Amino acid sequence: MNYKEAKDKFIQTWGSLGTLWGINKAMAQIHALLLISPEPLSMEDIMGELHISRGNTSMNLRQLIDWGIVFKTSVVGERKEFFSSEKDIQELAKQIARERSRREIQPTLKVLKEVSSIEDDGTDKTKEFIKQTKSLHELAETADSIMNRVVNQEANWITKTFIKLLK
Amino acid sequence: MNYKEAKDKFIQTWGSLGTLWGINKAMAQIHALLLISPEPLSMEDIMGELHISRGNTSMNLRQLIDWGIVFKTSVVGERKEFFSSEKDIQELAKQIARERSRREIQPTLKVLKEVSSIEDDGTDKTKEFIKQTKSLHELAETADSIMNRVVNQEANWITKTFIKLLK
DNA sequence: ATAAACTTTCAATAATTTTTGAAAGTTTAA
DNA sequence: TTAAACTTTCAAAAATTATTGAAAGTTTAT
Repeated sequence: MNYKEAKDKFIQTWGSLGTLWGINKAMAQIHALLLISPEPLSMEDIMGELHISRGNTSMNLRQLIDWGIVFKTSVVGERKEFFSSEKDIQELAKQIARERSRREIQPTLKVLKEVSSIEDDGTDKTKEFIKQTKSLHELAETADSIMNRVVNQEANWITKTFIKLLK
Repeated sequence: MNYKEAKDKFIQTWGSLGTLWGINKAMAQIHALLLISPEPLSMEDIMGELHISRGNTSMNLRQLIDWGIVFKTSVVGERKEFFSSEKDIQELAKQIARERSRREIQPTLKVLKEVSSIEDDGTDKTKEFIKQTKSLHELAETADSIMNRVVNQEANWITKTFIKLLK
């Protein structure tokens, strides 16, 4: 496999993987492209490489910037804007975890807490409801804690500890 | 908030959360419904509660069964089939982690390994490509290991250890 | 101030995904 | 074996989501 084949395969795979996780194809592909590019790319570059429209490129770049994993970069002597991705994969993972926690887990925890607090009227269905929603709340909280801890500080220490445990 | 409001809110929330993770709404809602139901439900029950068609119900139930988180259950004296969900939330999490690893992470690892093995021709772009895809491979492998370990055996021990660390 | 270079917005269109419902298939009881 | 009770399948329709491209907006150089 040569560079071009490998690159296309990687971009393609990253795109479908994104879809599977609720991220649209263009967004995932732009990200993939920036991730492996040693130089920042312009909008033209991205449009050309991925064969997508200007509007599509612009909107998805904005989302990637909102997620904090792509940055506008200026290149000396160039008027147009260039874009580059967070290159440190650990940092990338942190940022994604942070955002997913904030956008998805926190609101879910809120709802779970709320609905699991209804009054227990003694019926089976109410008991089951409270029990299950409380368990989910607990699970989500634990998962979130683990993720945040891994992500925020001792990433390396914890990773290494785990790898030792696992191997 | 009374039982019915809480139930509807929970089902609704679970449904949109599913969408956000690439799981369709009906599938997530059926699952939510079964999760909080103390009794197994028939197809009619599910159709009625969620206002969805027979075909939709049938197909999504099949998927949930494929994922190993919903089971066909027989009820004595009843001819039709009933369905119930895995009720143990820990077990549910395990099963979901197992399936996501098998269906998504493993194939991704395979591609990452493949593309990161191209020959280094010494150019910047090739070097960067190899470096980044290798890092992603490593990250995915670590994440998968952690998930599998947490999921397969010492779930409780690890959870408790972490919780101690975190609080 | 102007115009060239560039980016963003957004209504229209295309592509994809989900849902329906009726026909085909299966199982069970008698 | 038959027919009633039930489930699955799948082509068509509906709903949702992504994409385009051109007009509007912005920035920069002169």
